[in-house]
Amino acid sequence: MATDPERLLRTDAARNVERILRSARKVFTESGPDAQLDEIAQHAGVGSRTLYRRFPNKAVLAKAALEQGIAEYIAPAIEQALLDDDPLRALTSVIDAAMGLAAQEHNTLAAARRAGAVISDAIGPYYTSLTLLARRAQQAGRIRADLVPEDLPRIMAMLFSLLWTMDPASEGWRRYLSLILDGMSPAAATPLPEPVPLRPSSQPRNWPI
Amino acid sequence: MATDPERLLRTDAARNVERILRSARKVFTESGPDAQLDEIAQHAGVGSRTLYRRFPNKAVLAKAALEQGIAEYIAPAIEQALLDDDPLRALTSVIDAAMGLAAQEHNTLAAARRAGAVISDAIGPYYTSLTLLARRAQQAGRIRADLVPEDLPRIMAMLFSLLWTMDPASEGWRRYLSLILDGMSPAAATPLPEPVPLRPSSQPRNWPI
DNA sequence: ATGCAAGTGGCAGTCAACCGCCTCTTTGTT
DNA sequence: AACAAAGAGGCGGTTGACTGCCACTTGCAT
Repeated sequence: MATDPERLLRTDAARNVERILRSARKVFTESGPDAQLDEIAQHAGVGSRTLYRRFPNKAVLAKAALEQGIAEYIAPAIEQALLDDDPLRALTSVIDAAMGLAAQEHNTLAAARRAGAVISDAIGPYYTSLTLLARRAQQAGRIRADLVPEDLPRIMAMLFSLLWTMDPASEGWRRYLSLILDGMSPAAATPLPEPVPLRPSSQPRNWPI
Repeated sequence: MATDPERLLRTDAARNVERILRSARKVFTESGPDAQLDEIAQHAGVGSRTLYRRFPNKAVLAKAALEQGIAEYIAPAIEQALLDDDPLRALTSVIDAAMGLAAQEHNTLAAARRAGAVISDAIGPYYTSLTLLARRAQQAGRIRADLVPEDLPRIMAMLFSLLWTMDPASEGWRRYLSLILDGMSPAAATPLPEPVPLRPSSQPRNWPI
């Protein structure tokens, strides 16, 4: 998950990684996004040196913790959505699930954001399924034809950013999801400007590289 | 700008504040969002202790630096827009100006973001004019009637967040502005969910208060 | 069961943000 | 010109993220 040679971890090490991520989510949620990494390590029952061995910095840790949450919440939501016979409802139900998780884990999200991580590409593993859902909605004529897959993580990024302008639990983001869905409707007339490429790997990104 | 009793600063102190902000913008732009505050102080020709006296932390500094840029770029754009006889073009021209500044100063923006500041309320002083422009467009039937003033900073926040998903200079955000404008069109049918209040003062916001 | 690679975690150290203290300089007023 | 208040900034200190070193433990292949 953080070691360079994508090698399998020993079972005890894998268990530690799991516990660290779960502790990170819990501690961020309870103590806020400025929670110290030592506290997380302690909560996980490992030495802080072990935490740092697996996760080189706070950005990677917070993002990985978020990915754990995503795996638990979004993956099942996608499973369900793929079975839905209303393709627009299928797509929005996944967005709903993602926003629900984001609101619930907003402190973890905030920690990742403050550490400089770009969240939108945490959807990574589900990009393909998400694209499929969008294409289905397109083919059914429920969303405009000129949308491309790269639009999805960006729309998610826009929705996420709303959480800092409101009480995250308020579901006030639904208003803007509605606005954006109106913009995504096939009835929307204005032809869209050309899409530009996503930032390749928008991870810890220190300077000048 | 940071002192509690909103008192006037001595002229030399005001000059220093000015220089610090200008240096912050320059140094962030040239050395990236992780630039050290000592470097900024040095560039401004003041001691680091002076910088910290005026700006209690990096978030406040970066946000104030951004506000300096806003004052220089957005204020004139609003002046012009208020004279425009096409109210939709007037509104979008201001958004254009804001995004142009944001793209140009994306490192300062990133510094503020990483330090935990919420950028959308940096529009503060221009909220009234922006609201006026929006209301004009509404009365001319160019944008839907159910939009409220609080929607504007949030739409700006959404657009800003796009910058981290692309090369900030690419103007790729125009695609999503277009999408959102389609959603803002009076032709858009879906009634919007109720708006929720903006976060009161979304500034340094340490935990648990 | 055993040997070794893989993993752990304590310790001490670096580096940057940020603060209190305290002396010296500058401004604006009379 | 003279003075009180405001401001500057050096120094040393604290805190939290993160690292190298290294002796100790543990999973697992044989």
